[in-house]
Amino acid sequence: MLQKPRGTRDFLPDEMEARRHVEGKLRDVARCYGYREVCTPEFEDLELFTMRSGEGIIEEMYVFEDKGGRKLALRPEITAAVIRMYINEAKVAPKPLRWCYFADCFRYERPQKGRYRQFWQFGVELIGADTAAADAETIMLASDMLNATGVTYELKVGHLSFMKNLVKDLEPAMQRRVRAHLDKKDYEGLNATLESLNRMDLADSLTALVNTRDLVEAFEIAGAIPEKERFEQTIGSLDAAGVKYSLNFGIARGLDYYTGMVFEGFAENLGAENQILGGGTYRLAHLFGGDDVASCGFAIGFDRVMVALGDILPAVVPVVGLVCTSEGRTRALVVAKALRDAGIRTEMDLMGRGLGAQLAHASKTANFAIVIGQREAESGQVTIKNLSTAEQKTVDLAAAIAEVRAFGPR
RNA sequence: GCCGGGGUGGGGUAGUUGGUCAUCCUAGAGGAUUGUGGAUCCUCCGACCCGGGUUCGAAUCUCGGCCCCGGCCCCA
Repeated sequence: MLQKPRGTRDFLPDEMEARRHVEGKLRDVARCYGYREVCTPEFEDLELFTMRSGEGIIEEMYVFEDKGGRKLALRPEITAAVIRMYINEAKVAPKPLRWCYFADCFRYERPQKGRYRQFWQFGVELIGADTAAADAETIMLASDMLNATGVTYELKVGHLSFMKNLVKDLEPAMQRRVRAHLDKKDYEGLNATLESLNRMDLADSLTALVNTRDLVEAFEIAGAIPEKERFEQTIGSLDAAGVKYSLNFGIARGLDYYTGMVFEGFAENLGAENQILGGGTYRLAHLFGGDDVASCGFAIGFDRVMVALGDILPAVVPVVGLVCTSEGRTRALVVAKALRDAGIRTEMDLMGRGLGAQLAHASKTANFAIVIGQREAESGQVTIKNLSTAEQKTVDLAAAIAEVRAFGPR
């Protein structure tokens, strides 16, 4: 039997309902903040991604050549494409731009819990606002979105300048290495690296920095940071807004294009892949030939959120199984149309089953049975049966519709 | 790419000193029951992940591959 490609998933109706439900929550919050949805191509020029992240990422992407010999790649993330679109289409739009997206991405990686080769991200990009207020709004939005899903998580906020300031005298390659050690809390590796550089004097302050959760202390450790005032304002806004977070100056993010504030979210009850959100301020547009616009954004790992949420009870919406005899079928079609026009999910027999069998099927798939036989066809009324209580009565169509509509959790 | 554990009808399962027609539950279709469901009974449908090897004979042993689950690496 043909199998689906490795790292991909099929979603049955129950699961799709749950996913759409959570996606809708995220979208609602983003909309309330003024973020409007955009959509970019599923695949782009390979160059878009290599310019952003280096040639090394080719190994982790789905890369192919089309019939015109173009080098293309399935998008491994969306931010680069959004910024490309901004440069192509919206450079002169009034700032700031508030955009969001919900889209699938592709990475050629080893699948494991919460990691798939096709996965969905819900992301947000705030373009053209280079202020503490912009940074704070982005984090607040992230917090509200995760809260809306109901996932249990921890939000960590940091700033790259603290660590950069401590290691600014090192070679860029060594800076990156030190940051990598700290990101992984690999203190042995850190010491080995510092020792080889003869810079053991940095060890204490670096470890103190990644361990402190206090802003004042962080400034004392890191020294003069140009963005001190802005970050203080950002944090002040978060506190004023009641955002729950912890400070963490060990966040390095993988990429060089992040410029200042960075933040990450981690879910509980996930395996090794427990990061569900990542973002920060960045400058990317100049790489693609645009102005050097400041941006701030984040992406939520939608599939991981779904894994962390576990089983979600499907929404309770009434379903009507329309049961009819052959004499009642013409009238039943009219009734079905009326129910559907009223927005009620209505299913009719397609198997040529008898009344009893139709009812048996309805009992598995519906909350109400509406029976149309010869008697109902002649009287114009309908017989409605509540399939969980077995109560049955014959009433006008309008009354039946009202009863179905009244169904729901109390 | 690396390490460990797995793969039997749609779902869940039994089945190794290799040996009749591969077990059971559930789901699905039909019937007993052509104006009232969930019970019961009967019938039907439907599987040993793929390929090579050993063997008279492989779900079972062996090798390779594919896929799944966890972890490592990586994580834009």
